Amino acid sequence: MARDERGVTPQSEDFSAWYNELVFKAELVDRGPVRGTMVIRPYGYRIWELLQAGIDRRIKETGHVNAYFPLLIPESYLRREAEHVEGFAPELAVVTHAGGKELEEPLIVRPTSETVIGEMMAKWISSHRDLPMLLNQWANVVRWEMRPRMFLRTTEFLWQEGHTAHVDEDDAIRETLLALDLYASVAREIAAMPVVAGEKTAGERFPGARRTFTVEGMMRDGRALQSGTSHYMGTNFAKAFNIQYTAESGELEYAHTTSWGMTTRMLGGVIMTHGDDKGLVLPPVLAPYQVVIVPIGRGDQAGQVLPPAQELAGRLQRKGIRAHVDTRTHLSPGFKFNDWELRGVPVRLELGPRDLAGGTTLMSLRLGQGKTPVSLDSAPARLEAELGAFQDMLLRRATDFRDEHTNTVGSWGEFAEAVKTGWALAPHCGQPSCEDDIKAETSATPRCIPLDGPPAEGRCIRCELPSAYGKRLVFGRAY
RNA sequence: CGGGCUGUAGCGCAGUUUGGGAGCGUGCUGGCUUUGGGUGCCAGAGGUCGCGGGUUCGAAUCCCGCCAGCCCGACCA
Repeated sequence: MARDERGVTPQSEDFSAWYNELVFKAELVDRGPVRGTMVIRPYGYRIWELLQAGIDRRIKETGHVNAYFPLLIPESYLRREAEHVEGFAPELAVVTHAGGKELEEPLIVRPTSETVIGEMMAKWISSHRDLPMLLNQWANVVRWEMRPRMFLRTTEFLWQEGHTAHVDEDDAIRETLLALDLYASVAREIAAMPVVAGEKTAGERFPGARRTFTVEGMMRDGRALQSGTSHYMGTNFAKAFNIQYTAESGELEYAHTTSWGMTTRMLGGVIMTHGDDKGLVLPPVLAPYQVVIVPIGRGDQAGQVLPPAQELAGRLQRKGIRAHVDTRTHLSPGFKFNDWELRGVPVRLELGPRDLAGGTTLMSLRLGQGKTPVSLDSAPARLEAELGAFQDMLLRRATDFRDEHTNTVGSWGEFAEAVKTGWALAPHCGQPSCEDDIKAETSATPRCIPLDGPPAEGRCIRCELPSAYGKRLVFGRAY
């Protein structure tokens, strides 16, 4: 069928137009009245809830507890950690008036909560027996962004921020890496995104952090998306907020803190990792509807098809499958097929008189071609298996895509070519100015120093000074 | 914040050059018809022309300011 305004611009024609149209047409979001703000609509919010549930479960399984800290932060708190203020100053929203008058001290709408949480930790921690302190909060934060994009960079976004305090560096680093691993497993097992876990170079570090780690995913246009970050703060915040404890030795020591976050940006990652020209493709774990049943009836038969469709949905639901019957009577089946494909539903079942007569239903997979008859009796077990296979297939497909678009490069020419369509694995000298040159010429940046990258010496791909990291870095253009 | 483009019915757009009637497609409502890949016909509702100011007898149209969106840069989860 010729492209019309009911579909989306094909990815190959204009990837960002595809994305921008899709988030609205799939009814994931709408625009808020304030620049860069986003209304997350029920269909989009359900996906977030499912992602949230998976993250929250893992956070709790690893011994963390949830709490909630206030939205408004005294400006003076931010000033206490020099790099932190400097890093966030340009993107802060500040409340100067309240209660009908100007405030004596302006209040910051939190861009992140290190400072308030640090202040409270100082109050709650006094002995090594109070450590580690493993906190997490689910919250909204505000960062005034120059170029907003739905999910990827919005002025206000939702996230989870873990904040922990530890007796020493070893324990804090262990925590930092544990959170990173948690994010990698969330990305792979829930979102079916094959991320690369690694450390950021100095230039890409979080303001105030000693070390920053990241999981990076590859989108279908070859660009990288930072999908979760974990920071080791050293004693920077402990010193700024006086988080001290008495050690077994009786000495007063500063705690070592960490923080880590995963955000609604992840949904942008899901869209751009799996979506195609027909629209969204949702991993079953995150799909609000895993199976949609389209009843097909002609005239009087419409009424006869509905009860068996509902009955089938009920049997699927009892199996734990999120099944939905599309009961809209004013729309043709063809319209519904396209509609649910746009919205990324993994499996569609058609149920009409012909199927009922044979005791079957016609199954179509979101990325498959053709339709397969499935007996109604075996449907719950069959669909459970199909959904599992679909989830696995998405991860495999995304991994293959990522690998096909990742090149180990041996020259600057190869590097420049590689980052046009994907990632380049290359040695680097570690000089910030050299990173800048690379960015200026190719718009690629070091995404991370992969944790499991094999040792590799050699010379910087750009300036030929000796490699600073002992292994190759992942370079790519990023969101 | 710099450069370029845009804002007219829910959505997509024409009309703006050369000032005077607010239109088209789709969607929406009602009815009939249809339903296995975006049904067809008939009737109908729906717009402060992004917001504010100015010029004019008269502004969607000309001028100034602001807001929002898209693309390209600097910032970022």
